[in-house]
Amino acid sequence: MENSKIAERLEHLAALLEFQGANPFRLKAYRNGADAIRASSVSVAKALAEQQDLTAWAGVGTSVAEKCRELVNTGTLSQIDELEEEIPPTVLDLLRVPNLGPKKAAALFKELGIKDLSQLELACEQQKVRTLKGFGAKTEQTILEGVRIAALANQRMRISDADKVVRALREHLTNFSKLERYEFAGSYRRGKETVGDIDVLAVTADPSGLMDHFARYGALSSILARGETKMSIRLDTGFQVDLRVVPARSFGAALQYFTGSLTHNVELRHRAKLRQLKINEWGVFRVGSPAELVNDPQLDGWVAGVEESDVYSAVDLPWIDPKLREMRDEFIWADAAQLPRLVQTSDIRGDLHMHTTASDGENTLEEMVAAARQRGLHYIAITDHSQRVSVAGGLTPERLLRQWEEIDKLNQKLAGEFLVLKSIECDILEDGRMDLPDHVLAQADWVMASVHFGIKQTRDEITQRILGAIAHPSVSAISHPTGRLINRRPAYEVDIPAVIEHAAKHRKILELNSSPKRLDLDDLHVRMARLAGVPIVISTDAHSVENFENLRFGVQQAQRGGLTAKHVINTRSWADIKNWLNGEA
DNA sequence: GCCGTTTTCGGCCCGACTGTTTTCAGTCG
Repeated sequence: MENSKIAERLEHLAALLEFQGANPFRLKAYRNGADAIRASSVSVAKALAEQQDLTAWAGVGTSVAEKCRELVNTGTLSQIDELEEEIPPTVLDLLRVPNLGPKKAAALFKELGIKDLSQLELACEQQKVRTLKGFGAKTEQTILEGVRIAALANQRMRISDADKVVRALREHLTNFSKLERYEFAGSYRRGKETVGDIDVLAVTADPSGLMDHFARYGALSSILARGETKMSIRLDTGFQVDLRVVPARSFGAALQYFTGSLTHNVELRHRAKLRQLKINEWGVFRVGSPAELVNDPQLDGWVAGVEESDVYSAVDLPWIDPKLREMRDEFIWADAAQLPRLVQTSDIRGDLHMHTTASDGENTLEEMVAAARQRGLHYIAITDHSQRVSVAGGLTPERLLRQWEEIDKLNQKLAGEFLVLKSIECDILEDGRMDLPDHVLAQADWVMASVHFGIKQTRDEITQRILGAIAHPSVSAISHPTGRLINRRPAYEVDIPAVIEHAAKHRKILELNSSPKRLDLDDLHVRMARLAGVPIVISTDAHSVENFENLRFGVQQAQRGGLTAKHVINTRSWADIKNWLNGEA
């Protein structure tokens, strides 16, 4: 069983126990354990087979280790089976309703026998919900609206969609003249591949004026809450935006606080406590007896909070890039004064995955070259599809060789000022063979190998296909290695740790595909590749000149995996990449 | 359930907002 599956089961167990009203710290322990297992580059199954002690892992104690053992040995958890006899799985859907947590959901299930969203909707309409203790007419109405939202979409939006919302909101907010300072926080700022809601922080002398202005935002559908410092709205797309107004001296603290992640903040606050300090969204405060506070020049003990970096330095840490704030490596690096200089978009010198009108791209070879040069790139690879992808106009060997002749001529014209590589995105066929003959592939400068078909095959079959492609002498890199489409299609069954290990052995490269629909490999797999010493190529998979813009999403994902320019192969010159592939330096 | 530079027991981040409440529980982030 894969680590991700084990983590998912532990989280499911926590959800069931939460519904039962279990000790919240016990739930946290299971969820922490799930996080640790998901982020680990060591396979739990392998570790157990080698008699390793899982409790040596941070966040894994005797209970979680025992559950791992049971999952790996039997494929199930008896505790989950037992709980599911009492709690039908559909009941957990109730927790997706906004403002409906475990306590209220449990009351609805126990008192009214409500098992799913449709029964909940009916009970609200029949005004049965308001009869329960702790519920009223208003709560009933809120739940009814919430049911429709939960049924409509419980999806996190892709980072590219969040980016559009943020751009529009920036424009709206900056029209408010008394806005002194603002910033977007949350998972958007951490550059996560999907974003649940949008958080914006602001400093202004006129909070209620700003809230009034916020309420006039064009795409607003309803106001969910409005207090003195916090206002929440829902957009017509269903997404929620939270605005928080903070004093100037709290801006940095609030930015840190609302950027998260939760586990990162817990660690930071823990460190504050060890230093007799307290961190909250209003600042860093000295903890002490009232008598001590009276003698303090700052009566409330405030010591920092204007800038985010002040909050970190109050606990003797350097500022940590938001992309790293996932409680993975960041504190270890910070403690050792070894925080990496993360790869930047400006470090990228070439793009090694793109399509033209020869297959399913919208722009011609010449147009792609012109756009790449305008962006300051030094080289590109034209990687149209191979013949198997007939719907996309995939290239036969003959058409590909003609395209390469065209590229030779173009390179002569470019006279060394820019380089176009003769390349292909070659399908790995269902039986494991490459979609083009070896003698053709051998003439390419750069070959990306991809799985597009046979994605329902077993884990072993798909993994073997990819391992075979890695071992092929002409293949340079594996593109979008898991095949997932965010919010649309899960990854095909593939053993990524085995792929990474094989790539390391055969000196091959793995792609981080920058399309916001893919972002494949994900941040955790990128991190695993880094730890295994496998280089990553960040490419756009551009199907039009506009798609070059997607590079920044790929770079963000790479940053989340802790990559520096050194880990990313296309920060180097083409000559250096070729040397690396040939086994030199 | 996990953890330990004060701890093997007693903590575990912390505050805003809402609704149903006469002082607080639940939810959220």
